[in-house]
Amino acid sequence: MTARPIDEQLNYIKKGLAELIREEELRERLTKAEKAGRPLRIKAGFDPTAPDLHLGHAVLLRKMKHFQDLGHTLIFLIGETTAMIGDPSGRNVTRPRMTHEQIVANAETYKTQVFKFLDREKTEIRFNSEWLAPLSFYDVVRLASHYTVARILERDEFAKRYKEGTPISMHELIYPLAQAYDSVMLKCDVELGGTDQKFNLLVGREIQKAFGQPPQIVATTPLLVGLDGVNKMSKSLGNYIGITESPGVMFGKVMQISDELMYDYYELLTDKSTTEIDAMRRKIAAGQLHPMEAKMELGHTIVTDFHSAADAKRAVEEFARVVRRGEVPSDIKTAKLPDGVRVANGVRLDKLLAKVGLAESVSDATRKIKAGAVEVNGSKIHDLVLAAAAGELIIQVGKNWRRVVVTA
RNA sequence: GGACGGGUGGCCGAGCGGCUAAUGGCAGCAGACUGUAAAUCUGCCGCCCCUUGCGGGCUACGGAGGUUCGAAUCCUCCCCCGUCCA
Repeated sequence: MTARPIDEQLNYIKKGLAELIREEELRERLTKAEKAGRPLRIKAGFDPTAPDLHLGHAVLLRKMKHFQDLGHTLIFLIGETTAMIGDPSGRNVTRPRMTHEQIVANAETYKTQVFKFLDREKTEIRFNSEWLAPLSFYDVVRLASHYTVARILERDEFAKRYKEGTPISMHELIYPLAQAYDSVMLKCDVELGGTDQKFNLLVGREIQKAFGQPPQIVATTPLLVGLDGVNKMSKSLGNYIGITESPGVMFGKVMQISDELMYDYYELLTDKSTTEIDAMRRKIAAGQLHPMEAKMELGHTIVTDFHSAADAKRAVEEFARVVRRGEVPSDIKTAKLPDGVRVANGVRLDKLLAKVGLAESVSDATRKIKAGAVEVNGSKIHDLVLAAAAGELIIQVGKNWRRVVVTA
């Protein structure tokens, strides 16, 4: 364990956290841990139903890494059983049950993504089915007896839904208890999560006390706002940057965020200090730095983190080529001319777009063509039939490009 | 168990016998403007067919039947959700 002074450790942990409950307890526990030479146990739970991580998760992962840097033990908890209980927010259809095999497979996917950040050796990977699955009904009832309805209903989500008359199923009420029980079984010193997890994390404290354990320290990370600049980043909202996305896509998406949002990203996703970020903000306000330049640097940093410096450099160059100079992208996808699009005097462009993935359907393709959104070999096309000799067609629809090879 | 209210397109939410593929908002897509930013403005926004015309067909308003020339709109039964009472 690094012998950094407690205050320094605390500051390192606090940086970029939304909330720390309670700081004094953490100080105390860090001190004790150091004396005993025992690393703290830090838990963060992940839902195995959606194995694609995005930058929103990265905020949490970075914080996990900070704890790891200080020599503590991370527990990467796969919420297998809790995922099966599900959190059917809204009135969505019950999600299909996942098999254990699927979940294990998703966990594998996680590992390849997560250990780009974290030290595999210092990370425990656990499934909560390990202790939740064998619980008897009696055990569950006993667990439930440790918490009251009034306290459960304190949770904003529940309170709101209850007031509005939106359905709340019994099992949703139990969900926080299950998560809390994980902390008991893992003897967690700290649990990390997004601010939306605050309630669940706090329940963990109460339940640990009920089981005679010292309550875990709760550390929450801010939610990263997604590309739309309004909602938290999430896959289902489609406003995300996936950590496995290609350098080009990743860079492009970073360039799309609003200038205002860029500062949040700097704060939560890079090692730039708050003072440096403030300085940058002032320079931009004073007109000494173009916001686009600052955003390109951000994109460069992020792509470097998830890919490599070389990839980042290429992404920046590609951006300059395609965007600034309006040239054809270099990584454009190539397709053969699909069947069924030839007509007597050429090619049915609407069908071609649909088959080649530039439009969702033939109807959609027709609309796009009529709307003037389609360019072939540099000129706008408004007709459904394209006179095409043998050769290449470079087709552009919005930001999507395709090269189609026409054989005679 | 009883009384009442409700289930509409990805979401929210109008419509309450034909003019409704279904007002409006959000999201989405494309165009203009730009820094491929945001904001703003414009158009599009179920699927398929005919090389396209203000063309044709199919599917859609919880489910199944029924009444009608014609239903998201009326009737019956069923399913689901909420509120109040017990």
